[in-house]
Amino acid sequence: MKFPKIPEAATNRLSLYLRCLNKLSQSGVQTISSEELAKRFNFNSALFRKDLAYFGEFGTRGIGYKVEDLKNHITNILGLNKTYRVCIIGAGHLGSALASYKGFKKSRFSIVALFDVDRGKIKQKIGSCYVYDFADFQKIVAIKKIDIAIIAVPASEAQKVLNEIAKSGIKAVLNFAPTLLKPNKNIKLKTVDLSTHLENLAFFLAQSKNGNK
Amino acid sequence: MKFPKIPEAATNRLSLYLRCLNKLSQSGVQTISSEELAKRFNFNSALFRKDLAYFGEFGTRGIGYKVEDLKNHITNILGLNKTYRVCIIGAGHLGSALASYKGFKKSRFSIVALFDVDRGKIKQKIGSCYVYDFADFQKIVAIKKIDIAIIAVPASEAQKVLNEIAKSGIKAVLNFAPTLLKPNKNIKLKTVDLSTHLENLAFFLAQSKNGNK
DNA sequence: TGATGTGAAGCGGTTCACAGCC
DNA sequence: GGCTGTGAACCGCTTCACATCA
Repeated sequence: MKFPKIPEAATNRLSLYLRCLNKLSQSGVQTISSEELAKRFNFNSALFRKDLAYFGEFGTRGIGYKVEDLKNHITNILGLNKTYRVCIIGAGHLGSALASYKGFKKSRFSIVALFDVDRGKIKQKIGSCYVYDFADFQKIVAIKKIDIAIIAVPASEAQKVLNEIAKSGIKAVLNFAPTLLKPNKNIKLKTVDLSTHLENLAFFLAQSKNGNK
Repeated sequence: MKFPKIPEAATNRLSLYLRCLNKLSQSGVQTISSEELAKRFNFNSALFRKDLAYFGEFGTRGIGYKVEDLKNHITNILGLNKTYRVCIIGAGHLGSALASYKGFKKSRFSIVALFDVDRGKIKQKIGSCYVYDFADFQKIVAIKKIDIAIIAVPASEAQKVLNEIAKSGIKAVLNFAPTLLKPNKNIKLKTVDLSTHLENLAFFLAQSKNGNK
């Protein structure tokens, strides 16, 4: 299989398509056209076809796409035919909430460890998950064969944590700390910045108040 | 003040600039050039100047930008010179975590109400915040003058909640439910989709495993 | 001189429009 | 005939390069 450079926007859309196809499959829909599917997202149908074209040809001209087949193809493309072992660093409010988050239960991501430095939290159980001492991070990552790390520590600690993650060989990180992290070319880092999202909403409100549309 | 269409990417960067300027200000830095500031983000300095150019001219040729002034300008541009009153719908793990999230404490966003439909949660206090019956949503929004709503309910309930929000006159919404919501032209809706983020990481891992870079 | 502010060029992702195939 | 797959046009954001001004 050959992958030219694929826009991240495209793979994000694949996630959405997949979610939709799962629903369609459950409703017993057999076939769908790009037009019909794209309409559900207010996307252009050509965009949908181009997104798929990065990976192959999955449709039938004159007919459309077989829901079940396409679902399986996208599942494979996204690498969701295996389960990923995830750890969360930081057992504060956010880390604990993520550990208990029901949305993960039915997905291919299983939270297998929490880490913290707070003696009061270490050895506790949160959700179905044990809190380990962050001092043992390298050891536990190896034992538990962790694939993905989630950073849920205060901004001031995040870079330190990322350095430790890099040492462990983990290659994919989701960061919730509102801070700029030094990019590491071996690691795929995604940051979810709640403050920025909220500030964006504030900007929108401020702007519309000034009589702009 | 006149606002041409401003890329959302630009206003997101303004948030980052502001965070950095706050730090610089605290460190006592008086002046900074676009080059120097952009370097901290691995951005092009022209991008920084263009981002500002949407809103005016804030620098001095040959010198750069006064940290304190620029900080104040961006604060005003983003509408962060006032405090926003935020509510969270859904007092589950995520909603509760957000209500207790310390990062908001020092920002211009104050969580003033939680909502749920679960009798076991209603009237409880989470963080410093009371859980109201979602049946009373319209009433409480009016009384508490809520500006921003955060949706932290299961996907199946999210559209219903958004409809209720629309009725209340709230204009800005941050959604954590992993589902497609019908766009409402009166409402600025931002969705944070954790599943999609994780699936994106899965795709990255699957791809690199197949020997691609 | 030195850094800003900005028109023009560059680039990457989206849409168009149609050839190709069932 | 109908829908996919795709080259070409399009569009908007980023980068370049330089005129402008303290």
